[in-house]
Amino acid sequence: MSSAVKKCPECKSARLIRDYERGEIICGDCGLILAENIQDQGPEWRAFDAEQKEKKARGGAPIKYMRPNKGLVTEIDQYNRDIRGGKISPKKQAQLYRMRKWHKRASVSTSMERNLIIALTELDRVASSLGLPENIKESAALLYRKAVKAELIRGRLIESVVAAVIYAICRMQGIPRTLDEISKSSGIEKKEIGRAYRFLKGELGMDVPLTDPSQYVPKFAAALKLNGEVQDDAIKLIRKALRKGLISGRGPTGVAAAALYIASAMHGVKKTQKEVADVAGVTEVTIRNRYRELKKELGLKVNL
DNA sequence: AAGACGAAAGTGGTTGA
DNA sequence: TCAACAACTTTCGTCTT
Repeated sequence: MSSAVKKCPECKSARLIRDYERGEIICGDCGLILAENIQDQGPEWRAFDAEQKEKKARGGAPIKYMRPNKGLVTEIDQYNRDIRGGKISPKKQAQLYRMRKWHKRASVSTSMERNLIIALTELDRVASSLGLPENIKESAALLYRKAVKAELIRGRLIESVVAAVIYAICRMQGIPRTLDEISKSSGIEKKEIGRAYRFLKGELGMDVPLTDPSQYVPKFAAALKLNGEVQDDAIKLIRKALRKGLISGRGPTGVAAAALYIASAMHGVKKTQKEVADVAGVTEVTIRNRYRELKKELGLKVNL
């Protein structure tokens, strides 16, 4: 179990920060994420960074071809024959009849239940592959049920709605995952997820706060192997910029990336724009733009 | 030779008439 | 439904270390 971690394997520090809100255990000195799903009963392996996680994650590639019902409906055929086509005894025939009857009854009675079975299975798969804690799954499941009751699924792929629900819940709980990440785990296109998400938000009158860039800082910092001090400074930079009101309309990942870039330079552990850009999923150009804005607005005396 | 910089053109999505 | 728009990307030439 992941909660058995006592020391950071990188810097041997015992100063571990348990962040239950994000479901992560972070090394207080070097910022490494030691465990990402401390409330999750699922995977028993530990992932030290995103790549390892990717390699170790079970479940394989997203099931691209999974469609409602495929593989989930079985029926007992109506011919009273055995497997070779031979006749079978009346006694067996009676048994088969009863089996057919109960099989029908036991399998899904309403379309809503059928929908839920598929959706919750998918939800569990995607949430696990994203390393999300149990409470997130629960909230997401609840939200999905709401959506089903409000008849918002019709005309949409169940998987798209599931992905959208996860995206929304993560944002509301302050553990943002990017659309890219969710897209990769679910096998649904980014714009599909976005569309379903916007629809749900409108129809259910959901109140989703905008993503605070600093929520991405620990994640990116861990991937870049930057320590806690750098993270703190990056977050301070973001707070300042936030107060100046010059974050609005900017992509949160780009802002977080630029702040980390500056903070790493201030601490003499400079990362290249490309390195930061890659883990944040933005381009160097975006980093440069945000960096220039931050530098100008905050009057920073950083060179290089 | 690698990294940083910025201009210019292109993309996908939002908004408002 | 269309056009304007903002944010971001791609590409590329130039400068710096």
